[in-house]
Amino acid sequence: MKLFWARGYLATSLPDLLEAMGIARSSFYATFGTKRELFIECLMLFGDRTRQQVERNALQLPAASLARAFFESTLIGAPRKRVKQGCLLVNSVLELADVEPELNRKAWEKLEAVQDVFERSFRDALDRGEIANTSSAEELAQRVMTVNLGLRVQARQMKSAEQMQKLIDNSLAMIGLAA
Amino acid sequence: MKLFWARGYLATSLPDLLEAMGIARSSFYATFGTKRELFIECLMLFGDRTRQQVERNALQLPAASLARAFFESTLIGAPRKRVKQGCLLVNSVLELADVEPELNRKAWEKLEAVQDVFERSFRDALDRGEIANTSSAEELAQRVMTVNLGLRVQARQMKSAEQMQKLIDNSLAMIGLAA
DNA sequence: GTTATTTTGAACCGATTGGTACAATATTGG
DNA sequence: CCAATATTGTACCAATCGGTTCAAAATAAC
Repeated sequence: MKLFWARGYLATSLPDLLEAMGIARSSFYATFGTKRELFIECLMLFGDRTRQQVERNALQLPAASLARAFFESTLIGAPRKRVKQGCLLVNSVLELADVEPELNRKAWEKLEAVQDVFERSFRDALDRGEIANTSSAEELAQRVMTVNLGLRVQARQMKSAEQMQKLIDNSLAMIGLAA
Repeated sequence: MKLFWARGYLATSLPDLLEAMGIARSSFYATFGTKRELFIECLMLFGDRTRQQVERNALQLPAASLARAFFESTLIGAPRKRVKQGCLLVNSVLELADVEPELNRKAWEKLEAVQDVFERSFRDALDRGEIANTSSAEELAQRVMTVNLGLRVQARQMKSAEQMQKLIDNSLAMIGLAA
């Protein structure tokens, strides 16, 4: 998964995977099937982990600070090398949009699942009056997603944590959730 | 360029290019050099065209509506097929970040050149008092870029022009430029 | 210690990759 | 019409691609 994450689906060769996993070619096919099947498993794993992370935060944090927690934990708190890999789902939907429609679809579904968690959290907060905002929960979640995608692209080029922090602060101010 | 744009650098093979261009293999190498060199030319062409488009708009439009003009002309006004290709520069920086550092760098330079046009335009408008905003020109341009990247990713998945229009309206409201 | 069960390494497959060489063929310019 | 220039098709290259096969070796289970 780390290899696909860093290099993309097409640029990751089978020998690359075998060396990283430390297993023989025949073991690979006996255990994981094709490269494509393994990649799908990686997409699922990555997507589920990300969604679960946001869901856990949603239980403990107010909706207004959910985005900040997500951005800072993955873009500041994580090791630099990992931050520069961006998001496997985002990388994949761009790389495979016209080349692998099925993989592209699966990746998008996982991204939308994350967006749905944000939307539900915003809806609850709006219902309870915890958020005073003129926008709907759907619009707020849409903003978070658009900003998230933008930040993940820029993360692949990240030069310093300070630069990334400024980017996050500016983005959160833009979203307009008083937090 | 259209092929690289739609499929990416790695997924576009030489036979693909030859068929699209309608020339023979030997003519290709005699005229364009390697696939890599051609791709660089495409990055340059695409980047320069995009920057020039924004520069032209900057001469005729107030800075506050520059982003809307850019987004709508490229994401609503353009043919659906082209919209779904996203942005060659954005696609490339994600696909090649860890695989082709030099190409990645060139693509980023072109993206930053576009961001600079926005920043200059915002700076002029702020100096003239045309924009009443608490943010700096750098921050405003940064917001436009983050949103731009986010929209280009989503454009590859675009289902309808209406959906895209909502996304743009929501994003522009988020940036906070009264237009 | 002796079966089962994994795992291995290596050979092999056809297909495709980007790139080169070169003689034959068109196309152009004077 | 002829000469110079492009352009062609084809054969070829070594390398790599994802994937299969299978006997040998290593590990695990009893």
